[in-house]
Amino acid sequence: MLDQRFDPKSAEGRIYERWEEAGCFRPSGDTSAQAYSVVIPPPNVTGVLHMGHALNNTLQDILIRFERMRGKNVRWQPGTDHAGIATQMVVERQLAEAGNESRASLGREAFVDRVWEWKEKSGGQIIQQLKRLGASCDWENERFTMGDRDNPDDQMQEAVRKVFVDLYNQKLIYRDKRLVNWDPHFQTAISDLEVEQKEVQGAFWHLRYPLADGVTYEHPVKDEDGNPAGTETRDYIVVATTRPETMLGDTGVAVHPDDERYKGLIGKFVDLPIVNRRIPIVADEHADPEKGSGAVKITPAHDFNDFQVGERAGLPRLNILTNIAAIVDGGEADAAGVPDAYRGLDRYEARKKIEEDFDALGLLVEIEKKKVEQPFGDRSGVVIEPWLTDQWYVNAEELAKPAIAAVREGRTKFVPENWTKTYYNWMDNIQPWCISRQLWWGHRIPVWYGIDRKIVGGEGSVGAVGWAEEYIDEEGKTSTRPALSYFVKLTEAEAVDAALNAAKSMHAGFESVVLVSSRKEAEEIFEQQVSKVRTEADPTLVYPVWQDEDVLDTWFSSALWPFSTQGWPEKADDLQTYYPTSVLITAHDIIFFWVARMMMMGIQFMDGEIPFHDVYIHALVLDEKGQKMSKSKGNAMDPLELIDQYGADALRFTFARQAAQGRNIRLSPQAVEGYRNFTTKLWNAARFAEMNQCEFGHDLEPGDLKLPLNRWIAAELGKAAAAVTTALEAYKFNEAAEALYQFIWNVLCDWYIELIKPVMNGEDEAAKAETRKACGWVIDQTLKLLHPFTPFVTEALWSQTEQEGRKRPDFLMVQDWPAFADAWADSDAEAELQWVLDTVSEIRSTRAVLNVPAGAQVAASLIGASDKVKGWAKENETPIRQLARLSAFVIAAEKPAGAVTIASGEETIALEVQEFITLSDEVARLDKEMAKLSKDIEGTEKKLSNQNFVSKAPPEVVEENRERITEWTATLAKLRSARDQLADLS
RNA sequence: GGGCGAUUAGCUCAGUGGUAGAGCACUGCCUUCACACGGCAGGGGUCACUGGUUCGAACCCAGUAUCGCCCA
Repeated sequence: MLDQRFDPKSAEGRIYERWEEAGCFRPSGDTSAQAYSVVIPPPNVTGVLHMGHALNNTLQDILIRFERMRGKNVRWQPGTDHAGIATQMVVERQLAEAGNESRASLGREAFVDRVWEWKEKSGGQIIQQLKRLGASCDWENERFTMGDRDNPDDQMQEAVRKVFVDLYNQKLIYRDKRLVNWDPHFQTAISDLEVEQKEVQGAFWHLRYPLADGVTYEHPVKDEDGNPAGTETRDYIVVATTRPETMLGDTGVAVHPDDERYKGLIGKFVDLPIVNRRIPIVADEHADPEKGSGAVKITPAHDFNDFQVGERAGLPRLNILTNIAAIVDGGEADAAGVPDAYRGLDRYEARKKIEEDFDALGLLVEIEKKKVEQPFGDRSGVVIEPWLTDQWYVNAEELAKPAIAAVREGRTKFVPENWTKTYYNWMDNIQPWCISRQLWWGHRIPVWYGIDRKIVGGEGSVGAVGWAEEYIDEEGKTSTRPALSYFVKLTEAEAVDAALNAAKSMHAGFESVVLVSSRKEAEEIFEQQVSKVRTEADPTLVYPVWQDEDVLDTWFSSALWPFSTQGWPEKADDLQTYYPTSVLITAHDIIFFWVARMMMMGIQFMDGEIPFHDVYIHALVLDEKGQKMSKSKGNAMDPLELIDQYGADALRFTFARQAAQGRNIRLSPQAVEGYRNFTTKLWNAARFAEMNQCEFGHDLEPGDLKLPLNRWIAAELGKAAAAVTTALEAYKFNEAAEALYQFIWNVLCDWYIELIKPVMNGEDEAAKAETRKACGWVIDQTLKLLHPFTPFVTEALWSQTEQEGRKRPDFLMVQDWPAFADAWADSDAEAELQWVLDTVSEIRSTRAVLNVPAGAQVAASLIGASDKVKGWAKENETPIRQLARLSAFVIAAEKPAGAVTIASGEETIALEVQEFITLSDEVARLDKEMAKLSKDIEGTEKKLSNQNFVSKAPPEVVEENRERITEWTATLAKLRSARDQLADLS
């Protein structure tokens, strides 16, 4: 006997373990079946399950379970992402808490070891949380974007290196010196996408820059009312800036070429205050005459726009910031001409001092408070500085071309379709992708460097020649150093080989390679080799080589996820079977970061084959008020708490029910509670069936059923199954959930179970036997249909309703999806039961409106019915009497005197309720119904009298309207006559 | 500035051309032998606004307003 309720807390964990132990999550491996594969968006290894994950994985699991039951060879590929910055941050914080140890004091190798230890011990708790949600991932094939620590040949790592090396060889990866978004907190470059533009309270500092060489000009001025009031002579130009400290690096002032005010100043110079640098006034369209004074200071080394202006105007680039966003000191400060007083100041201290000094010099015009957009690091939360550095870049523009084409050609489809626009919009304007990160946790860049110098000459004149590059040395002087050779290889051994070959071609004496840790060390060793050549007749030389210290952007490895997880670069069977994947399910905020990059990498490395056929973009989960959930706002709901409270099934069903395409989800605990009630309702339906000896676990042919009642519920089940199937195939989770909810609650429970009660309590043994079979079978099929949505409660019911002599297969989750529908339709049974339902509803409604006591048994008679309806009435007399609380339901020729009538087309139902009702209630009831009918009739008649409608609308629509009128008119006539009789009475 | 989306019952939202819907909330009745996490019945809407297309518009088109998200 089933308990009165399902207890998710005690049942869910047990059920999940049983599934896992039985291997239910493994792909069937049946290669004759269609493959269905999905890769999980790998959560950060540091992550904990939030609502976004819960929604995302619920939707994936629904599809996965659905397709598994449909017999496909299903793989749901799970795993986690190593999340470079986030993970490094977690471990660094731990070190600090534990004993004030820093990453630097620990050293790179030891630190990376610590991160691995952390990962083994506490990483990936989100995986356990996904299991609580019911996610049926193929856990035995779990992957990590960093691969396996202890396996140097690890395939996940190999994949990353191979992609890098191949792209480098194809010239799609290159090294470049550009402005990057520099995060002064983590001291690393980050990509455009990791920068959040936020509007904050800031200011515009309006500064006077004195004109050089005694130049003056006439500047238009306005009076107090803002009207033009002639001009004044100025010997300065006003610039406005949100970052005054950057003036230390200014190398120009730009004005718009068409700006009449400044036309005469173009080509003149400004004496930059404080640093006393003479810088030119240049014409550039970047300067906006409408904004501020119309003149902008140009700091090419610290602003993306200024960088371009500087490039166009040939302005020098002076770096004035360090990697922690302080003002440079020492040689670099000398090089940039930074006055002593500013050296080493934090950027904000410098800002304050600039302000004070300008003020003291009488050059501060005003500080205009206003909201300004500022770039923040999405992880660090600090203000990002554009900074000039050498980094590795992917030529994204080139890789984007086939990725754009794949969507244009429909090989990959976005659902909902409007996201394609977002995708194109970004892809069409894609910028070079900076992939190097100055972090320790991540895939080390597989590039080794050597010194590119040939050792030449005979005795006495020995030296090294070759390309050189200019750089600013530690003293701040511009000097030169040898250029580098790049050895971009899959392994260190290959790099060493290549380096040795290169070295030999520079001098025959090179016989081995030594790995060193830095360029400086290498240059020293190289010099020693040169002197060795000078002093020894036949020297044995070693060639120093060092590996790039940086790691790759985490998204670089995530971009390979659809194929790296399936065994690439080996030509694995899995790759053959499960690539391309069927669908990617994710939220829109990750289209650029991840979806676009997977498209690019997938197509590039899988012979042009796309990584996924469909991309389903789901909603964001917001709180009840429609706000984004966030820890800082304190409005975040914890999915695990909701699961504890209401069960995973309730949360899952809530998501499904609300996951309408293109709309966000506002989640409230109240909604979850409502769907928990739904699972309880289903549970109790099964409990009822069990108490009535219904038979579970058998097959049944609906066509063999005799009772219209049973034939009808089979037809309704078929309709529900078709609706669920169609909806899921189209990713319309809400429609699928809606169809199930309606069927289970409003059809199965509200009507079918109520209707079979009289049968179960009756004397007709044959009818009872058939109904027991039918009811058990219908519930079995319902469990299957509902299983992808609420796997735990359905699995629990499946096992707990097993009966003696009818052993069920072990698990519901691997049963066949009910594939049927039309074959079970039965128009006769459906018409009959529809009539029963309508009749009961009308009687109930009339009773309630007339305030007939709920418990009163009243007599009813059916008048004017066709033979067919009379048959239905006889057939269903008992259930109608019970459901409508009638003492009798008879067929009569005439209305019993004083009875109240319910008019429905040709038929009339007379209720003998005189003793309970008041005349005014009945008058009100009839008047209200008549008013509604009259209005409906009038509207429809108007429509039908319109010649255009009759001639242009489809005939079936016209016919439908005509039928409506006929029926309503008949009903209205009967109501009128009832009303007339009442009037007689009163 | 560009793009996307929303505006339907008190609330949250379905509804892509043919009689306006659901859940929750609300009101009345019901300790009916599966379920009070329940049953029965009911009230409640100028489908943001203005035009247009159409026999017919919540739905298609144009514009307006308000709100939200993304990008620059």
